[in-house]
Amino acid sequence: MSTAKPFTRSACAVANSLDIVGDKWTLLVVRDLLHGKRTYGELANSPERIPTNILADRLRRLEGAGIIASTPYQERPVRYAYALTPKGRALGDVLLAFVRWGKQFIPGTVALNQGSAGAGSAVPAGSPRRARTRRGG
Amino acid sequence: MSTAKPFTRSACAVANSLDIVGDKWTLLVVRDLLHGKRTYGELANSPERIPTNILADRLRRLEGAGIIASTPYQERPVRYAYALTPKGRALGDVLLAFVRWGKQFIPGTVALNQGSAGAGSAVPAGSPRRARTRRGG
DNA sequence: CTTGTCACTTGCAAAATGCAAGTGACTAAA
DNA sequence: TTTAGTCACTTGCATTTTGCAAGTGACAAG
Repeated sequence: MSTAKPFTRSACAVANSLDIVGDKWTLLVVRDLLHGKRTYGELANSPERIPTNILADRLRRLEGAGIIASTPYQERPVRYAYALTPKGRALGDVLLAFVRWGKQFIPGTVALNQGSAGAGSAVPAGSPRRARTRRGG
Repeated sequence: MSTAKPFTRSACAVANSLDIVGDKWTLLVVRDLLHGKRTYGELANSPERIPTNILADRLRRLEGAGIIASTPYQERPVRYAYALTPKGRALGDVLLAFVRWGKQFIPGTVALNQGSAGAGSAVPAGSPRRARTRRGG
């Protein structure tokens, strides 16, 4: 006879999905990740100009929700690259539905497809590459 | 050479869609409308218990965005029934994508389908029916 | 006249947003 | 060594949005 509610608002799949991605920014970072962006800087430079504190917050929440995973792409200083998990990639269907709806009912809107970083570089343009230049080592 | 931006954040269909329905409540009222709810009271009684001030605000915005339309279902006092426009009904695809995603990745969630009002009544249960009982003529 | 219903509105405290500037760890150039 | 620059965040703080609770207006019914 459990009396504890397992859900915040209801058991509705829509309501619970919105508790995770229901705001103006979260799905935009998922969109960018889906389009190949990987670093904090790339995500911050999207045309919508997400405030950096919000971006940091969303990345934390998305990781907590198992939608993205971060792995270090360099050490000293350690920097993380963000990538979608299967759960995150599955949000592609939701994004697609939004794209279709938006294109059909909001005049002038378009689908911003394709990659993000200029070239196919694995790291921010011409940035600290760290060959084996170390100090204390 | 127009310099005025036509969009708040970008021309992205997703971003612009989120500017309209990107929050925790809006799509839930669309869901309810899609499921047959029509009056303020019915919408307010959904399991998520949307605060009434938020509900009033969302109905205003949705109407302003052309997603719903309100028509009086009774006079004295005038009361409005809300219904989805084609633009609003098209959001069904987005809702469906959310249902699928939620059911697949958020354990325990379900799709709350079907109607809302107890019976198929056109007006709130046993409420002021106004036959031709008028005062001022 | 009192009670009840429905659809909102109002007040206000708490939480979320957004902007700008600051910080930490380094690399690279002067 | 000092100075400048990059990347990834964090911090402060003012503004906006939420959310809860209670109040209001227009009635019908007893």
